[in-house]
Amino acid sequence: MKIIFMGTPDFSVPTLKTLINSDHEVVACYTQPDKPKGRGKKIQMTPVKEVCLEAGIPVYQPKRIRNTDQVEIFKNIDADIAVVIAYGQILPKEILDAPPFGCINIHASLLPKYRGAAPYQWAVINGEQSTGITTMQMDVGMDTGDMLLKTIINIEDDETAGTLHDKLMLAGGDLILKTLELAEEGNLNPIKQDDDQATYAPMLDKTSGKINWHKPAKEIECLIRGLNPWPSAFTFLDGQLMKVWKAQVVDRVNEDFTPGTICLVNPKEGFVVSCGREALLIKEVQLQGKKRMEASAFLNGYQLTEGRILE
RNA sequence: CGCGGAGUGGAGCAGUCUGGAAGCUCGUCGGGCUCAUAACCCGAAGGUCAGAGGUUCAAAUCCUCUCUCCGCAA
Repeated sequence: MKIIFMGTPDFSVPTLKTLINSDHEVVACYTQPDKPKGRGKKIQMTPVKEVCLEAGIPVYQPKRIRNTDQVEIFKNIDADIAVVIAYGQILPKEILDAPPFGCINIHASLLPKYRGAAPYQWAVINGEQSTGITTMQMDVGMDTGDMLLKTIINIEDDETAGTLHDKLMLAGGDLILKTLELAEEGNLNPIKQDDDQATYAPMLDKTSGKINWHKPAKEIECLIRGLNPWPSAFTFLDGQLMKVWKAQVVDRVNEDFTPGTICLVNPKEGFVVSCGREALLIKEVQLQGKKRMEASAFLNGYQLTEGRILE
């Protein structure tokens, strides 16, 4: 089939490469406009664009694909289907209806759960045992289209959003190939989503990482993993921002400590912080302006005393 | 030219303002104590103080430039 690929970040790349190396033909690629990024604010092209340039695929980077002139351009591309994975823009009905086979989306959750922008991160934050990817026939709603195929992925106890991202990313290629195969044969079996079961996974931002020590230790531990590597869970030590990268739920040393109190310092393993229920052994941290490091290394150079309170 | 922090033995830091013998906490190695130890005691190795240039009798420290890392912002 002739495919229009639509995607932007690293997450989209393995699927794009799979399609390029398949029997299908990627005739065009849509990705977000190049933007100033990172320290120094240098203009950077998107990961998807880099791959396209190498592969010689025409790249389209409209700022707003909804605009009528952009819709016309899209319609004039001779394609059978569009494959969308983490593109970053809402597609209007005219676009969705343009290709004969419509637009198929690869979403990083088991729909109808975790519709929205940050599905796998929220799956980790909420302590789910498993998640996965779903292909769906897109409609105008936010991830509300009919479901086509799914792949289930287990979430390990030490899973971070980063490791899960990599697993899901790699699973996308196979699933879309199967979906395309069924589509060509006319054997797709679209299943309506049960809206009553739907949950929403809103985009994350910096503020979602502020640790509330009054919450149960397990909840905080899930938050730490779900926000790793971005935007990261953090707290404040002596007025300085401190990211927490790794922690482990342990028993509370003493019930009298208010949540957020450092109740035990172990130079070898880290330090224990009292939480709303149980406590957390902090094992890897990063103070502002510093590299991330093992808690034991951090304790070598930082005079951390028991009784101090994190905010 | 977006704002800011940082680069000092293997790790994490102090020392830089007020130039004048390279320190701290750990780790490593050797020895001792011990039924034993991740504990304790004694000893040792390991550094062109990111790099280049400049000022000075003298630079980790002051001046100029470069490289690298990190936080914010996007």
